[in-house]
Amino acid sequence: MIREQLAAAVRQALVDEGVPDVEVHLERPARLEHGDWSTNVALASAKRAGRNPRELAAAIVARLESAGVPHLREVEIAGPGFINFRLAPSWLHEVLTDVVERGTEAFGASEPGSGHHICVEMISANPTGPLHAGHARGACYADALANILTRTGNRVQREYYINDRGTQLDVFARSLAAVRAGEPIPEDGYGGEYILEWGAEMPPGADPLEWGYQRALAEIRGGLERLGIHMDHWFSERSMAETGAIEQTLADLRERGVVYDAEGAVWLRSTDFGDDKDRVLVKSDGEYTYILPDIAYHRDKFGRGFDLLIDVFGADHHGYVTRLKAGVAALGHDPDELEVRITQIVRLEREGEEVKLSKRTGELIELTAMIDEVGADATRFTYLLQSIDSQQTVDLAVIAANTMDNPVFYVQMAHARACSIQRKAASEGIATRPLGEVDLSVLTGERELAVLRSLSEFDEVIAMAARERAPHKVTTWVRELAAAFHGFFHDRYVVGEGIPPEVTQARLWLVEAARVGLAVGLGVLGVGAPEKL
RNA sequence: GCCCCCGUAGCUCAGCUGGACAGAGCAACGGACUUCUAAUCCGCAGGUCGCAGGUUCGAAUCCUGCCGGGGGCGCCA
Repeated sequence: MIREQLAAAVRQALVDEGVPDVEVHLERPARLEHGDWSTNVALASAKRAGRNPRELAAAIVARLESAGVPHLREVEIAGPGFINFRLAPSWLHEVLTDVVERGTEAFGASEPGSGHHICVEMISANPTGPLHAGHARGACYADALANILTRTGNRVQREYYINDRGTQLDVFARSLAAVRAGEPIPEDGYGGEYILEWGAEMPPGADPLEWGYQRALAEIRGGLERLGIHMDHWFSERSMAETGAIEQTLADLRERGVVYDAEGAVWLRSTDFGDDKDRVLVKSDGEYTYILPDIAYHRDKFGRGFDLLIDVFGADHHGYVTRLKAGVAALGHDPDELEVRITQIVRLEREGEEVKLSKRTGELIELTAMIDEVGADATRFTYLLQSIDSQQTVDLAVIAANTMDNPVFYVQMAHARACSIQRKAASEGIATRPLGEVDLSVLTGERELAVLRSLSEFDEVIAMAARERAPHKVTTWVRELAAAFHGFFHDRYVVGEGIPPEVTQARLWLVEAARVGLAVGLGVLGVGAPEKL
């Protein structure tokens, strides 16, 4: 709010200076001594105004000083022509009130339904084995992204696409059947130890494909359950074969003239849509390739009314993006309605030693094993520490530890401490007076203001996290908030001897605001906010 | 050969649509506990932002090339 008020005042000042229609950006200076807010408009519009930046800035400042902007204490010109605003602490007291009034439900939230209707597809690993730690990165990312998009006003559905037919599943079934029959696993089969376990587990007479795929799916669901990730929809590829959706999609593509027959196969003219070669939709043996059902699936999603599809894939599927987008475009959709986010690979270590591929699966360590070792909260928080664009190295020993170098612990600790203060106040019989009756102006210490300043950033942070599909920005923020709160906790007692009652009251509300911020930050990331540790 | 991601402090990483002397955590060193969780806090130290050009009043940020690391280029998924 203060941001808009300042921007409006600057805009008006520019108009009065005869420089209309300028976009005014207000930024938070990197350094506190540059003020609470700053703008570079004078630099940015100097050329257009035909004036020198500092001179233009001076003119703006002169007008602002008489404009009566709330909370504004001082305006200065700095460097080549930045305008810096210094505000009275009262602007942060207003932030406190705002945070408390919005509470955990609404803090950082935009108007519900103001955005898109989005389908976030995540993981979609073949039901041929357990999820591993790499899948988990994508799952944690996608789930947090879905939370962020929901909070910023979108309607979001989480979906898992199950490849419950096709070559991979056949191979899987043959591997299970071989184990059951006491025969060696086929050359091209699945070789992990879980195949031996599952093969032995399979009841006699069971259809290895049906049984195996249900077994794998149960494993996958169980893993996600433990991470606290819930799908709104498990979409079965097979269901499309049953409803004829795949045939319809092919017919649709034929009608659009983007399909041709050659060499006994049916091809999609994907080169018309940016692909580097055309792709086979139906093989010469009459079977579909994976891409046709995938196009049909995306067609189905559009048919269900989503106006934006976000697919989260692992790095090993990046080569697939162009042809999938081509498929969507071939259906007549704007390719921008399908957005694919790629998560880069994860490398696991234990005390600096690389964790070798799991014997059980022949791939990365399993998700459930990781949760057993470090817990669900640490798994989720760790995966959300950094951008998905870069490879990640995770040391399991570090994130399993309840120590300072474990960031999830640090943030949860801040939340637990906030709760502990509230418990303390309650046990001392201190009644919290209504916020409106409490004098917040006693909150002037830098420790207190730092917490509020951090809280004041959240609306921008979550908006940017949503826009850039970057949940890690929320992680960075909540770590900073936690740091500010630990500092406050250490230096400013809320309850105790020698603390005036009015200060206790104001600080109790500060604690509540911080608690809301920490709970919302952690909640959006899918990480628990415990009241005690 | 072509495509994608990355290359910032000893280590792991932030750095917003380009902006003011490049930030955090860990590790190292030095401090701080009679009161709400010291599982914390404070201080000090540490960087040619891979390299070379370009655009700009201004580049870690945008563009080009090169070097290095990772991933991908099937009538597999």
